[in-house]
Amino acid sequence: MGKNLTSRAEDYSKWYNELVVKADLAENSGVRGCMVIKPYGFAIWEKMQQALDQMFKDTGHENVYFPIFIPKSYLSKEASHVEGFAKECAVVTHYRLKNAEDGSGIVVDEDAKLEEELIVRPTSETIIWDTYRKWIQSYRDLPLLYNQWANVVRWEMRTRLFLRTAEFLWQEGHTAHATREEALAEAEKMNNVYAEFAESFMAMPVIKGLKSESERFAGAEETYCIEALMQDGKALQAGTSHFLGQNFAKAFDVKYATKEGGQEYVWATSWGVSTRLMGALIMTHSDDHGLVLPPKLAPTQVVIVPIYKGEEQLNQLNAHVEGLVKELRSKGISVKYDNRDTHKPGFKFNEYELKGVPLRIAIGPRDLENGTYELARRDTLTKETVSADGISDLVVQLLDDIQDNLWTKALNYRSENITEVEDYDTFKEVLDQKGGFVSAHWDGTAETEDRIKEETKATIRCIPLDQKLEEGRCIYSRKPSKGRVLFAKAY
RNA sequence: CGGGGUGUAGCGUAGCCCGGUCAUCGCGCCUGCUUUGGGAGCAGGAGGUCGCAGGUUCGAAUCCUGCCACCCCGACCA
Repeated sequence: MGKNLTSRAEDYSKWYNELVVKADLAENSGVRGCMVIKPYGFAIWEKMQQALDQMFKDTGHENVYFPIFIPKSYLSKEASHVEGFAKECAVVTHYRLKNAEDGSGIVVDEDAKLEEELIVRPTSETIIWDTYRKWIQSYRDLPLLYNQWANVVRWEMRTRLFLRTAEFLWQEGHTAHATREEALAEAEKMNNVYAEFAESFMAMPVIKGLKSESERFAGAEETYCIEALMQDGKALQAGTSHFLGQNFAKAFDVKYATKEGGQEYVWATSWGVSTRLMGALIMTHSDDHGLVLPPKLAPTQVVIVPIYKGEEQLNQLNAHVEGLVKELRSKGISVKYDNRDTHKPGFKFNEYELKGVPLRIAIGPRDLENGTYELARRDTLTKETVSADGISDLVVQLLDDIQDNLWTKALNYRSENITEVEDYDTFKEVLDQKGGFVSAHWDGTAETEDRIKEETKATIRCIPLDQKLEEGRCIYSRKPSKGRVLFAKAY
């Protein structure tokens, strides 16, 4: 992908990771790698939320909300969980400030030290399972299928806008089941929901797979994931769904009475996607002109720009466009009519390209006279003059086309960037020269995985669920292998 | 926390090596007129404790010391 932004565009946007245009969606607030999400960026997140939330409800889930503060002792109940998160927790130790005695300003009041420190949640398994203990007594209480939309904090040493901010927004689903099979099926089901969302809403192809043991979530027995490929050839973990076994049930003593009258620990899952998906969306579709949004997630699907000289013409257009807006909205299309008199049409054209609005309709005196509109597509950057008759059907059609086109483009790109290799030299060469996913045999040991990571920076992104089963030899150890896994350099 | 870099107007920057009409330029902003089918033109204007605190000096954006913040590379990670 090129770097031929015009100097004009440079004024409005910035290269993000030398890859895509920042498009003014967010900025670092400077508070430890936190980000301020601006209105347009947040509108995209809201579209994602809506779609995901509906999918969760369609699969039988309900929303709940748990506290942001977790007593330190909770976090330490599940051994591998605390090990995974301990190094990146923000801790609340005091509950009061006071004026310094020497008048130098406000200081922490040491008298207001908390008996037990509170952790700002990095994820909510512990506090939720502490509560589930009270909610679950019998098999009749199961399953519990709950989700929460929340913010979490992970004190990462290095942050990256959208992809790894210290605080991020996400949803986390936490379910409890009577049987191992049911929980495992839930974990896989929710991973499928994520894949479905990524592909049909974000137009972003993903590979469904399982994490290797070393990449697994802290406290999970199995981690399902969806892995996407960005335009720079790096992989991005876009969502994860964990089968937690009975780890949390045992740590928090969550048992239920079975039909037979016995006591059993319950089986658990947790699953989440975050504002990282916005990064994924940007890095999948954007081009040198800015964002490119799939119509299904675009806060504004169609923008209408009037072209006029003088107030009289504008009034004429305003009256005309009123009908057009109504007609489009009646088809469920989100429309913005931008008749600001403070900016010229050319300025607006570029502004909405930068924002990734899928379709633009321009209308001026010429069109009024001829009964036409000028229609411009964001994905192909093409323009055509069309008849005003049947415009709303055409727009519906084009929005579908754009969604499909983005999907096809992304899918082709990914297909071209999955490379099968047989030996380690080729493996390294492909990683360096081409990037993307490298499909290779692996002996299944963490040791080999670590070595490869150390030597090439590539990690096993996943063991694909549709893994090609074939006899082969591990590219690193030459030991026998039963199937290929996907390696890549990742964000 | 290790290694490197940068802090100058809302944003992006020049100047720093060699201290002295040096606070530069572009975008943005404001006013007026002309413009409006691809980021308008001309004219005028506003906006700065040069990251913070000390020090050296007749004099510091510039040199020295300390601190802070941010960025990049590692370790860590949705």
